[in-house]
Amino acid sequence: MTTGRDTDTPLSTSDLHAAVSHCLARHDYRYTRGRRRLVEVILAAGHPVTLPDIVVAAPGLAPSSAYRNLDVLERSGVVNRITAAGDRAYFEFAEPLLSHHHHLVCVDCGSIEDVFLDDELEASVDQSLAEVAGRAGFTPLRHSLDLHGRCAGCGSG
Amino acid sequence: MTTGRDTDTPLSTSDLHAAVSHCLARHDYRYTRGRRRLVEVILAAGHPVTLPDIVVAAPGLAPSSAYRNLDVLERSGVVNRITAAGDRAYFEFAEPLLSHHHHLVCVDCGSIEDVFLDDELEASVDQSLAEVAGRAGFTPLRHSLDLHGRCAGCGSG
DNA sequence: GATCATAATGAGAATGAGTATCATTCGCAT
DNA sequence: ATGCGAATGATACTCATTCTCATTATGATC
Repeated sequence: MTTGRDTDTPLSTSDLHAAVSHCLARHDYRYTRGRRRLVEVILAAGHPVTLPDIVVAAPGLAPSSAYRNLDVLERSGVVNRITAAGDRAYFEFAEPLLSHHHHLVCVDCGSIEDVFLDDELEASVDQSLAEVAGRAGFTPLRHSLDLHGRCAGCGSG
Repeated sequence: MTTGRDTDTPLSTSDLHAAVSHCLARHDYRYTRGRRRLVEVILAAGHPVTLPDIVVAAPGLAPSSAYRNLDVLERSGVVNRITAAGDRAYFEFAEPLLSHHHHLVCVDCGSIEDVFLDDELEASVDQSLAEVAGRAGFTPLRHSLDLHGRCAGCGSG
């Protein structure tokens, strides 16, 4: 069930760029300056980011190009698009660049943080989902498990 | 952790309308004809529906009113808005009108079906999520667990 | 049952995230 | 250096959703 690199060892920045470059090359895309800046912003953020987040962090990046390149990166398997919060998309590194994880989604401010669950539970979830999927003739690709609530900053009120 | 009615017994249509009416009344909303038609369409569909689905099933319903009333129903705890597929919202009955469940989301056609997992697994998931949430100072409200893949109609190709 | 205050409706305008267009510029191969 | 296809970015556009506001329905009070 593993796909590629050892996800327990974090990638160095240069390894990350090499991996991204490889993903893009496999799809006949070039690793241009704009795409490199996107990768750097997402890496620096450390959590899923929106397009406004990206433009603030990298002034001068044209929104239209950023959207187009996020799409290219998504098609190449470099980033994931998260549509679980509000009406704006969030972007983060895809597996295996970032190991399998889930999200804490704040219903107030919309912020998203990553959380990692233990492998045993993941296996149980995958197995149960595979069962119900099989019963429905559904071919599973991936699952998403998000916890919605209020982040530390927004309090419990 | 239960909130209200016994979710193992499906609601009759008249009980559903009574429950919806009660939810609305608690928030000083009226159960008008347009809102009743929304409830009937969602009930008849048997799976999450989009606004176009609703308008097709109930011609004459004004889209602007349907959107506004779906919002009212959501605020009253009658329906849930699902934003896990594409750029269009899906609506379904909220708990406890519909018992706790998850979704099979087709990445091709966007259709969404409900699936029910066994309580033991749900408890494990809740517990694990509560742990990581607590560690992050996050106050949990609910979780969503969706399986993305290809539905029977769209095949595995 | 008439009246009144308030809530709900619906047609159309407005908003805004995301996408398409296209002339210009860039990057790699020769 | 040169040429060609890919990439860029400013702008126009799409389209789901929300807002506006004049009209209509509803429920309470007399």
